[in-house]
Amino acid sequence: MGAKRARPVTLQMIADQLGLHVSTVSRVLHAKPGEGLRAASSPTVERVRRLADELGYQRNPHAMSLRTQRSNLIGVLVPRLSDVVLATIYEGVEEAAAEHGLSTFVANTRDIPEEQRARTEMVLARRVDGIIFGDAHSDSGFLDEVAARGVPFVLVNRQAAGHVSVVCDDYLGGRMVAEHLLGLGHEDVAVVAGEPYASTGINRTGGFADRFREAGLPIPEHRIVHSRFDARGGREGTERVLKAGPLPSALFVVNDFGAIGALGALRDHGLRVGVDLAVVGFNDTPLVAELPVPLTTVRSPMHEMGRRGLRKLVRVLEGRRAETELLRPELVVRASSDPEQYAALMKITPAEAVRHR
Amino acid sequence: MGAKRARPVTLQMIADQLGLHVSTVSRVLHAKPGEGLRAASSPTVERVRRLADELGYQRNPHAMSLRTQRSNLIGVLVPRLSDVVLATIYEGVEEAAAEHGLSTFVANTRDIPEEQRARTEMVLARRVDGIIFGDAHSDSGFLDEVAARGVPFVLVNRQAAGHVSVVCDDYLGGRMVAEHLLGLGHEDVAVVAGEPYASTGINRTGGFADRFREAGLPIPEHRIVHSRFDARGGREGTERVLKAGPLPSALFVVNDFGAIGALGALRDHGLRVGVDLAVVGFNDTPLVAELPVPLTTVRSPMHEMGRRGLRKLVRVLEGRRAETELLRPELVVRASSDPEQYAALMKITPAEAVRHR
DNA sequence: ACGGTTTACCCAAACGTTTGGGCCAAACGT
DNA sequence: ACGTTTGGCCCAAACGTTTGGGTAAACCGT
Repeated sequence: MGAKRARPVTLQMIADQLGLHVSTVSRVLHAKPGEGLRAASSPTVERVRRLADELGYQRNPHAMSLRTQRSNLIGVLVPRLSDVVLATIYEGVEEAAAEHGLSTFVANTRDIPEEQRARTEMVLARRVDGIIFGDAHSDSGFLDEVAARGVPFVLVNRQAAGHVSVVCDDYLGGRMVAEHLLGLGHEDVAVVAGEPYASTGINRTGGFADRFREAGLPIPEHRIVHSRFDARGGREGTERVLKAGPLPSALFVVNDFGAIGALGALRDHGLRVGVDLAVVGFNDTPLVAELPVPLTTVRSPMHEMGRRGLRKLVRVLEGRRAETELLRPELVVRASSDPEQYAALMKITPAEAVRHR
Repeated sequence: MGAKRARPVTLQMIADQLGLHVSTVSRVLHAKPGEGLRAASSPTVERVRRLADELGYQRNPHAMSLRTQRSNLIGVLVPRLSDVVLATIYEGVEEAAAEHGLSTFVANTRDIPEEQRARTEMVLARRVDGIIFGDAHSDSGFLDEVAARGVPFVLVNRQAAGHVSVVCDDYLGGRMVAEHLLGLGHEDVAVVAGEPYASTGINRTGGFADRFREAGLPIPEHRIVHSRFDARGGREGTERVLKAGPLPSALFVVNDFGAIGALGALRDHGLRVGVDLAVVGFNDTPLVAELPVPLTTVRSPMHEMGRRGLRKLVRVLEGRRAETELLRPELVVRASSDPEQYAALMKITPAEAVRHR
């Protein structure tokens, strides 16, 4: 225990042991295929390689970064990692980063502008090559400032005008939910729409409202409330909906965690999800299928979003052009909105399950 | 757009502009109180400071790390960040790290030994000063190897013999659950115990079983099943419990996510939580209070665990001695096990709610 | 006035890489 | 036989810090 950590092997050590110059060793081990051909004779290459992995040589990233002015580090900013959606996206980012030989710093900003600034400065101080923002606020000029400074970045999950991002097609997702509820005959619906600065909530709500308007059933203002994205937010938003008017026949909560909070609020009011009203969430986080009344939701490709976000940033870093990418959502219908499934689950007749219509 | 990123300000630039030597500037800006006193006259100090923050000087961490052989980087290994428990612990780590001027790399190992090794090598290659393991396997010698190499580390969430860790007192937590259920008159109980290599599951189950044995009600083997820690695992574990014998009157699932999976399984079997049987989870993740039948659980100080883990690692890095720390759990009784609460919630009489006894 | 201390700096090496250029000898072309 | 190319390597500077050791001038006490 407590063995002194051995000093890591350097190029110099390898060079000395082989009677070579350090630059030769460097080229042998690290030169890209294009240029390293004439670095050394093949027996020498062989000797170097062998000794390097015999000694367990590991390139010192600090020396390398210092010399090359490139850190191979990516900063990732998210509202909070304890939100499963963001954590899953980050997993995708990290996975893809590892494949590209990059490492990531992730930081929570809690969606607070000052913290976003502070954390951005922090990752920049760590000399990251680029940043992935998962916490973009659509109404702030912050990202414009960052762009003006020449910092390469992309957005994930949320979008903001004029910046490249990888997001779920939230507008379409919202429309799908509307389509689904319209098909079931719902006419009086409400939305718990999330934070007003997040494009996710805005677009999901927008698609949803547009589709209802097209159906000749515009959603009145008091039926759309903003809220935080966590369970507490969903609960509070739902309370406000219930307070603002009669019971709607369906409730669209723009994220699953919020929807779970909504479930709590409805329960407290003695309302039964799937009977007294339909509830739909968004994201298809792994939990909501397990709920006592499984939740209808929209599956968004969170992991893939992270992977693509990282890949897009890599493109940007290479100086290639990159454009915003919309990933396709998928409606997942479950018992919380579907009378058939509800009935099957509860072993009752569908007629009993549609009392809310 | 695409403004060239300005080359960062260096000590050299400041020194040149002021006609000073770079070493003087370095000492002025960075020397610790003890030694830097005689670095420069106070007017000089003033000039340096002023120019430094006028130019927005930021110390280059790579140069610093290279020179000092210290990176101020911490590696954090977790099974997966999309598990809210680990994400919350990590938030604590990251928060405390920022307070100490440290940055963290976090990586998912999916609880797979090869990935643990690979990710450990990866963070080591990044020259972290120390590691926080959130994915310790109690049965593998891996941590011993890491320790033998002289790498400073601490564990969080899980413990392993001979290594310092910061964990919840899981054994006590298990006992508390047992105590609670015994008080309600339960005699035939089952446990979904999590992965067999995780100290969390082992100790929670151990405390629980010990307490029942002390009460003269030893839990038979077929009433204890292992499982993965996610919702699917909880579901599968519960299925196995149901298959292995008659319906127990209470089910202890050693983590909340698993408990939610259990809820799904029970629902599929037409069993009502809180009526047909009691269910208890562990961790008090923010969701479980919002469930249609709120879940009884044990609150574990996840965030605090992360904070303390980081602080403990800092101690270790300073060469001071550190010892394993147990944080106190707290039982949170809700309707999933408490007939009173269940009755109040459902607006029925408690008598109707205890049909399971 | 003179030895000793203190003040306020400067100097240079070092951390481990990368990379443009150089050099010598062998191979090649004519 | 004489330039030219090529192969195989070495050289040295640079990236931006930190840090142990100077040194010259100012200050002090006597």
